[in-house]
Amino acid sequence: MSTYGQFCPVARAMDLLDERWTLLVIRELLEGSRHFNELRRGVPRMSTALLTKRLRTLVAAGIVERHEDTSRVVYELTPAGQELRGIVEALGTWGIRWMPELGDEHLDPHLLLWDLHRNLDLDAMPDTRTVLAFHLHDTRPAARDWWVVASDGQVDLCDVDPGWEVTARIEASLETLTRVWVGEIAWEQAVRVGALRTIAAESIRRQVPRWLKLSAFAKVPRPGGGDVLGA
Amino acid sequence: MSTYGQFCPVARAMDLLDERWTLLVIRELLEGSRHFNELRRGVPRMSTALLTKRLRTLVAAGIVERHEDTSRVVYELTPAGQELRGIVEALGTWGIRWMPELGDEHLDPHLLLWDLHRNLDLDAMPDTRTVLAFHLHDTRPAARDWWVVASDGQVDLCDVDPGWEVTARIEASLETLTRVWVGEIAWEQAVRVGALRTIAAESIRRQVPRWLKLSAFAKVPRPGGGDVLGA
DNA sequence: CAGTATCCATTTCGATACTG
DNA sequence: CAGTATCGAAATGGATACTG
Repeated sequence: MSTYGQFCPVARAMDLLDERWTLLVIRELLEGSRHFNELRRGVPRMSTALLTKRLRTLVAAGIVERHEDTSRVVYELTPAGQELRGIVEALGTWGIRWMPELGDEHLDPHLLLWDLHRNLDLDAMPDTRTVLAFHLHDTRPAARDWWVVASDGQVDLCDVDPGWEVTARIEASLETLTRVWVGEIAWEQAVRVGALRTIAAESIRRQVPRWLKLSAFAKVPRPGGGDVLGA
Repeated sequence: MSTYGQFCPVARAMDLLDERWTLLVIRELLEGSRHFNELRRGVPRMSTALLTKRLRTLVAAGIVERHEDTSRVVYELTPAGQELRGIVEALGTWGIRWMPELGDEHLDPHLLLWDLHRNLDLDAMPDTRTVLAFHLHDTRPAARDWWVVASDGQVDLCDVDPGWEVTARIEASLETLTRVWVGEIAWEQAVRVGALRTIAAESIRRQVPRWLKLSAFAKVPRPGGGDVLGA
């Protein structure tokens, strides 16, 4: 890690934090990932070597602690690391307000489902096993169908059919589902224009949007002033 | 500017902001610098070519506006850029709390005086011309003596004696004055241990610490809990 | 004042394959 | 599961000199 050679605390912080990928790894840790291969799923474009390197740097800086729990390695944020939450949230809030709309280069089915599956509102869902099947019609075959299985307070993500009865099937393009996820368009609006479809028993169908919590940044007010979600 | 290929708003923001130097340029703009060579003084280790490049990127991203005001080029933050203030402040607050103490590699006399001179409390100072002479005894000759001249609501920084009568002379090591500036030690404490000296008429001498406003981050509470400034 | 232009050493990182 | 090892392409950016 190089240094800016400035005493300014902003520069001191950036000495550590502005390296590529660093704050995304921290974001994943804040989201609750604790194991190496769990972190990888949140930053799939990062090579394992680079992830290792960043984790080491963060451990050395006192942001992360590494434990060799019996049989599994665990990474955890220290108090210093926890205190980055406000910065990560502020960055996301700024990003959603001021960065241009999503382009194809930002779309990633695996990442989307990974995010979706860890943000289900279990309290709003039935206590019995619930299976949501997602079909992204415009995506390459291997990334087209996904199953999110909630049971016993646990949520699993599968890219092959786990075989359980499907509670609801959600069909959309990758772009549409991503835009809904980040709050660029409202679920109801996507349904209205035919870009998103839920196939399920009528009573279930109306519940589904409440089961998906959307991105933490989806409801950040946009600079235009108009509330997209209400439109 | 490369992209992380993620729809996550944190990643979107970092696509733009985690490039080296970018947030320091923004910090300078937030501090009020508006001209190219003014910006350079805040990021002296950055080459002109790189500063140009970053400014261009920021203009293209809608963070900065460039005007060719008659005879001078002016850079200004757009509303999107202004909204980064909270992030920069949070980074500085985090940095002062959690980064290790200052090392020699972070000390820079020019940068220190540049910061000092733009953070004088003019309201607390006499209305007449006031000249503060700084002597950093451990610094290379060319960076040892500085004069900060306040008159008519303007403050100028000189590295050669401007000739005016000196109101107060402040002597310290570069390290001491920097530590005082960022709040690692209190002015009074530095005086008590003989690391800092003010030479002026007695009535003036007690005023001087109130004329210098210190870094905006100097009074951030440190994680230890002990308030260094009160110690 | 506000940049351009050029060169090249260094760094970075992605891809790929392998390991206890 | 949690990494290591290696390699080479590409990008980065520092130094230096120059310009309208």
